[in-house]
Amino acid sequence: MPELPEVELLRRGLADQLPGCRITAIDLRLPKVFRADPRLAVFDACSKTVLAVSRRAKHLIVDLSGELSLVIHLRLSGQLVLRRGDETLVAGGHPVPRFDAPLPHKSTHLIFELANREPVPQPAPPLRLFFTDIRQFGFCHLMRRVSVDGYLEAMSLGPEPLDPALTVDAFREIIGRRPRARLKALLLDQSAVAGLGNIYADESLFLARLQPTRLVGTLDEGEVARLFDAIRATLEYALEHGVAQVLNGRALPGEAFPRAHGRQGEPCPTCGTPIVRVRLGGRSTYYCPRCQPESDGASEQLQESAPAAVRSNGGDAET
DNA sequence: AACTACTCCTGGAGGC
DNA sequence: TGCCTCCAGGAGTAGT
Repeated sequence: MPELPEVELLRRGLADQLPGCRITAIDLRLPKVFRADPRLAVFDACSKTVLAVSRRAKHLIVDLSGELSLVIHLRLSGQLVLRRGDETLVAGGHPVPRFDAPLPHKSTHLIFELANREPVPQPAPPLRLFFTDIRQFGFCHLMRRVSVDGYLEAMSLGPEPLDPALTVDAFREIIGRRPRARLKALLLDQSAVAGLGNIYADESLFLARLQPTRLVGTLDEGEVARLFDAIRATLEYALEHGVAQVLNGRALPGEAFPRAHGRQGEPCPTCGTPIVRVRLGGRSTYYCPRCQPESDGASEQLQESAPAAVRSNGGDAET
């Protein structure tokens, strides 16, 4: 669930608190969540000082002294919580367990103990960074600083959607390489646009009024520009007003955001038509059939090429 | 090139 | 209440 906005907000919080702090101890409770380059091990991160915290797509990069870096990916259910004693300084990622829950939790797999960067009254409560992940898919990778760029390059990540240097023309060129991909698949492809996940892909398409099943090649110039603007507006909204409130694939009742994702059967906030859910590429996909209509050309192509399940799901048994 | 299916894993929801 | 099944999700891989 943690996508670009969640990771970016976490980065800002950690970048505010961590630089200057020295790692004094590491408690690795589930070895598989900690990866290390050859000839590096978890204890190599001990006694190192945090220099900076940056982000690329959904990866957090914590630069350490000694020319080392930690690359952290929260995947589906990872969360990071920084506490001084019982006081939470920074929290982000997947909201289970609740950020204010007692830690360590049974799914807390990694704990960094840190020395405060400036003198605090003694005895100072310990400063700890908890890595918790109920599904154990997230990881923390220790590598040499010189390896970080190559590591990220190997993933063929696309451009950052909020990078001011990314123009609509560049975006058009990138997506133009995959004319036969469906829009939803395109937005989930990290090599096309880096940082979107299932929730913000649906929200971007809802805002752009484009059906997720449309083929990229059927978009006209205005629609490409609308999609480009919608991706940015969606991510910026989340960064400014708070991230999408979704738990176990459902939008939380009473929350205004997300507007379409996780809201099967609920009225579209724009026109009142019930939001529908389809399965695309194994992912639940939500859209408004009225605000996000099929284009004529795409409609015919999909009737021929898409599996029936893509087209027929107007109202699942649930809800 | 683009798709589906599967893998990793566990909490939560729903059915009985 | 307890057991069972299904689903959610990111990303990688294999097969078609």
